[in-house]
Amino acid sequence: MKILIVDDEEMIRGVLREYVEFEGNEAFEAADGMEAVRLCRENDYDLVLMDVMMPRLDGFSAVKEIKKAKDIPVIMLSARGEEYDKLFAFEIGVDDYVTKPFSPKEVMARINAVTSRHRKSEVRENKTLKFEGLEIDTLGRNVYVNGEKAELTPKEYELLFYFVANNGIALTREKLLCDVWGFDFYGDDRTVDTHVKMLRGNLKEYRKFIVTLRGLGYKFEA
Amino acid sequence: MKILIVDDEEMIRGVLREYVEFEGNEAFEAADGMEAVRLCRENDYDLVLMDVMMPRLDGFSAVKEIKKAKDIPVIMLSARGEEYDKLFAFEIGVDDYVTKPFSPKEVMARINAVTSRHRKSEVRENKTLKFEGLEIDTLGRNVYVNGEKAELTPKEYELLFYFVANNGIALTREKLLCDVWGFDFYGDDRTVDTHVKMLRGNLKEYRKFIVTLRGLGYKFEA
DNA sequence: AATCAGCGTGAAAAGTTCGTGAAATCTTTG
DNA sequence: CAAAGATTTCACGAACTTTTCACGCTGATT
Repeated sequence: MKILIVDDEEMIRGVLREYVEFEGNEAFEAADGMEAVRLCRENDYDLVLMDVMMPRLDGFSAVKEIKKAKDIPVIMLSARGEEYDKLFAFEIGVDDYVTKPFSPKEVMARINAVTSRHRKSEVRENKTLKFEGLEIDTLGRNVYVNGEKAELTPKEYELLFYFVANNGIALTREKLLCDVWGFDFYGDDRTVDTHVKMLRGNLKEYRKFIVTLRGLGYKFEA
Repeated sequence: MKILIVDDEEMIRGVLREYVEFEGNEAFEAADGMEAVRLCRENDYDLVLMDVMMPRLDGFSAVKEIKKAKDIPVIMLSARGEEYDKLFAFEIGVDDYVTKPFSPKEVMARINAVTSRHRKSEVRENKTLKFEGLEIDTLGRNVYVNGEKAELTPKEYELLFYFVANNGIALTREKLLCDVWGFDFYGDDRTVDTHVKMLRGNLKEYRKFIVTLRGLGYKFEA
């Protein structure tokens, strides 16, 4: 996992980096909010550890800015005595809140909790899922390819949604027919192929996410 | 069997070592969680006996870390009065839980139970199986060789999966044809050889896991 | 050392699966 | 009810997989 550490104190960044890397993650650093926002726009991180008090752009403003562009989980770090910020933090979409001084173990536990929770909620919640330039607005049932709306038929949308909900999992045609079409569907396996073809056509360059598994079926992999 | 004993008290390590070696196993020691994690990354143990309370890195965090890299069975040891940890322990993948003070017989019985149970569950679960740098993601049907994806054909994957599911067991060509190809396969025995050849080619240096048994067939051994 | 069954290998033949377009059927909507 | 749109079926060809087979090497046995 790629984790961005945002704090103006180099020592704190160092400590966090050590623990993040110990757990087998990749650590990146930013010294203030401005830098954090820029880096988040340019790269895909799996999590951001964000200090509140920073020069140039504070943690809250940075989070607000980042959440506008991408839905990355954020854990905020704050010094004791700033707890009144907590409610406001959750309001703007912060996923967890840790008060300094924190134990590394505590931070790592929260990181794991947040990322696993985030992964699960992503699909079920009414959030917009993003895979590079492919966006799926589950609430409005809209799909955007590089910002442009893709006109999917109902089946195409359901198929895509099912694929996304099972990201990385191999799916047989039988399983797809059973779960997307319904257990009572009596028909040709190859119906799936045709729908995959149409869906791929509509996803343009992001057709690459739908991988064919020869002899088996398909898989969404992003 | 190679068993790693993790406890900060040297006396307890000594007692456990005695039990373990008495039963004909090889014992290794670590004095804290950090050391345990490091040793587990570098070596292949068949079981870890892990104390909960330790300096530097506690037992729970160590287990979580170890389970990320390798799927080694773990038995946790805790002092009486810490039983509330039990649920959490199973959540993070601890296989059994023993409360101090324990009898040697009890510990050995649990060790045997855990290792045999573990062997069976390993394959059928939806886990990523790891054998050194060879990883098999059974959910996504991906195989990685030193982190790089190996492009296996369907039969190659099925054959590999069958081999892995029967790790350490000698398999005749007839058995392989019957179980991987299907009982109704009428064809040459030597078909197996060709597929083994291709599979070996794709596994690169891990071809070593597929052992030829002259006059018999093949065996996966990792 | 000679023999020989058993195995690894490469290449060619046979077989399978998938992507695609087009036509047929079913559903929704005006 | 007609038209438009969505879904399903199906057959073709391309791409890929599987199987067969013959040659040469290996290592066990005499």
